Amino acid sequence: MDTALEEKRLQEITALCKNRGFIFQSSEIYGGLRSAYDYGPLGVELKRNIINEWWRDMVYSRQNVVGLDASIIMHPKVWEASGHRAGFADPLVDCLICKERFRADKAPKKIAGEAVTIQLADKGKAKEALDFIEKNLSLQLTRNKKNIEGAVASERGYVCLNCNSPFLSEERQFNLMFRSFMGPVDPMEEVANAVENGNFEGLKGKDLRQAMEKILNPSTVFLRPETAQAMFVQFNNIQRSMSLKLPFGIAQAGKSFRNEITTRYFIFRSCEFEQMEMEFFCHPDEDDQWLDFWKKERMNWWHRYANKPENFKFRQHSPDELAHYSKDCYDVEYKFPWGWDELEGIANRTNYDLKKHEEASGKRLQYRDPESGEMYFPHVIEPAAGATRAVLAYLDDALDQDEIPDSKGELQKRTVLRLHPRLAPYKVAILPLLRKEGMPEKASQVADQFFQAGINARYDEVNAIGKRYRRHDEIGTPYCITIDQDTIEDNTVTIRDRDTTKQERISIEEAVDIVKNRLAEG
RNA sequence: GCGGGUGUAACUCAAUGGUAGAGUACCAGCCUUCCAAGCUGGCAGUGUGGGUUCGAUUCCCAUCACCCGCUCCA
Repeated sequence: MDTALEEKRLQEITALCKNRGFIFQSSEIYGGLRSAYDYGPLGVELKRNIINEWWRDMVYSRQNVVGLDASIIMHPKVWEASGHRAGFADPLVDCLICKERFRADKAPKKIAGEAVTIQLADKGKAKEALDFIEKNLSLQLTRNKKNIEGAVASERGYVCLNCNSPFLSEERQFNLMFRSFMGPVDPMEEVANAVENGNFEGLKGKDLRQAMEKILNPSTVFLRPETAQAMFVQFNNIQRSMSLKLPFGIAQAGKSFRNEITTRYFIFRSCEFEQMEMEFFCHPDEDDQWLDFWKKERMNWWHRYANKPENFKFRQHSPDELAHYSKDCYDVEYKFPWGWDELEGIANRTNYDLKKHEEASGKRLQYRDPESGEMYFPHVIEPAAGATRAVLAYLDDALDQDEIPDSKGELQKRTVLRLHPRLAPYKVAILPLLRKEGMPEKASQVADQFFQAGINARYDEVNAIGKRYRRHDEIGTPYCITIDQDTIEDNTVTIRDRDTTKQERISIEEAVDIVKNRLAEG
């Protein structure tokens, strides 16, 4: 697929989401807020259905997995122990020559004084760079085609990872966690007082920052950047209260927050996102086999709701991209319009988290084997999936176009969202053929039957029947039930299948069971 | 956050330094007996804030949002 088509695909999905009430931009009337999205009447159903399916599979289908819904704001020490406070504050640097921004710890290392050749994209860029160096840095260097020679590495010990330049901006901290303040008094007031009293007099840079942090820290809290930590922190309470024996899992779905440097691709990467995470605690000798087990389970789950399972695959992390806590990790990737990208990470976190929290809290977070009496840190296998990413993946997987004949027999394009029935926002649409002769009343009664059966049905009488069929095709409603004159006479209705557009005449009594059975499939 | 691009109605697109139009969609009514029908009427817009100007949607500046590249990540 070429770039133009990929872009068009994502636009199609975004447009459908807005037009049909799935997903809107946050605060749209005020110009929108960066990378924040609201799930509309249909989107909330789709997202909830996905999370419910996950919960059903993880918690309701297994004897050894239990649920948790922890608070989003946790004790600040949780994030110190987990490494997020340090790890989420990456020092970033701008290259003064090529304008590249990069993480200081990822840049090529050089010894101070070592000669480096700056490599630009072309001769023109190299000439510009040479001018810039002469004017702004007062250095005379020489140009050789698109390279600039004669520069030396500075005492910082690294150079630009793009062009090799040693001419770099200061390192700047970007805290990737959302900071907030707990307590009735705004801590800015205390900062203002300190300034007024001259407490910061003479302080600069790092020292000034530290002095201000000291005032802010007592009331500082962070929004969780992942849901996982609560499962570790509550390990003891959950294990004891539920009398759990290894191996067992704790599952949680909920919101997490990260100040991403860049957000991109609609809801794919946003600062506020929803996760579905499970921490599976097992004996240290069994972690590899459980990782394998959960890989299989999770891929089965992704495939269950997919029209095109070939668009889901595993990618193993290479040793240098593994997170500091993780021994082995596989991503479930989906072939998004812009390419393969991550949906879920299935990681072997070893005993890193429990150990860290035991150290930091001074509370024992080990498991005592009831038979042998042995005390040990369980190892943890973590399948951590993005719920909001799942929404986007399944929308892309389901969005399709085909052709069906119109009333004149000519083929017309049809947009159809081939969502798995359990993911579909509405399971069935109840449509009076005409708005007269008692059809609306009869249709209302049929809709009530579905509501009583706990099935989300949609009564819809707006526009001509063909248009209503198309509308429900577009939002993924698997069935349309139409009430016509025969219904009034003999209590039969037509039921239309979204994917085939074929209709069948059935009795009203059968209708609920047909839909129910379809929902139970697969 | 850096670099590049874009910004007119819910959508697709017109026009203009001097009263912003159309199609689709949406709403109401009429008509309609199964796959985006018709008729009538209606709602609705220059992202935001400044500047230049008698007058700015148009020119300039800033800002915000989105898209592309880098980066980061579930």
